[in-house]
Amino acid sequence: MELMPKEFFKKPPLELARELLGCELIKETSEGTASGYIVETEAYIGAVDKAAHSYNYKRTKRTEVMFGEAGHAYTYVMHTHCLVNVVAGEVGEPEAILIRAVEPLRGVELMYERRGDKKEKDLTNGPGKLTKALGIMKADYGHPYGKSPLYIADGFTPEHISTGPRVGIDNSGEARNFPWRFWVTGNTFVSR
DNA sequence: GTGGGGATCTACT
DNA sequence: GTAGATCCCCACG
Repeated sequence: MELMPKEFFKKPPLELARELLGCELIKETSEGTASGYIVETEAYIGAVDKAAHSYNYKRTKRTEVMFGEAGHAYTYVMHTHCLVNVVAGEVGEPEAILIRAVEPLRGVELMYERRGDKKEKDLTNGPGKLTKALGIMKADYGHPYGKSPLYIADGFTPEHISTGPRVGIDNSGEARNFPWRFWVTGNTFVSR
């Protein structure tokens, strides 16, 4: 296993969203280590994207980390769940990649403990599910990947990648049709 | 201090 | 397919 260098994240979001597919996402906690291969992502580009929290360069305490350096974690609490993103692009451009699904790799027992006795494919096939399975939480906000309990490492190279419109952003006008969702073609753990 | 909205999940019909 | 759970953050007064 090899950690992705800082430079890896510093590229346009649509490019990074593709290249994150197949990478390993790792979280260490006091309970142990859990990880999975990233198999589904979505890009959010604040400058032009009505569906992004940072639309029109909206700057709040919450979106602040997206204006900073690529490769940091943007976590966000939604209802009773936590979602995890990777900050992309240049400093000053509020862009991030949402991780929507992973394929369980290490610490599968720990994931069952956290998620309950479910079928394996239900452990991590959604953005709120994978954060619970891996133990990612709001406290991970703003941490750089690779220097904290959060890591992104190389994994496998997907044979085929599919693209399509994003999920769960019905109320965002034109932006809802942007084909900014990427997934590993045929992978069982893709959310839908 | 309060009200409403949101990048979801689960269970039930 | 649809409703309800249930929580943080922002906007407004």
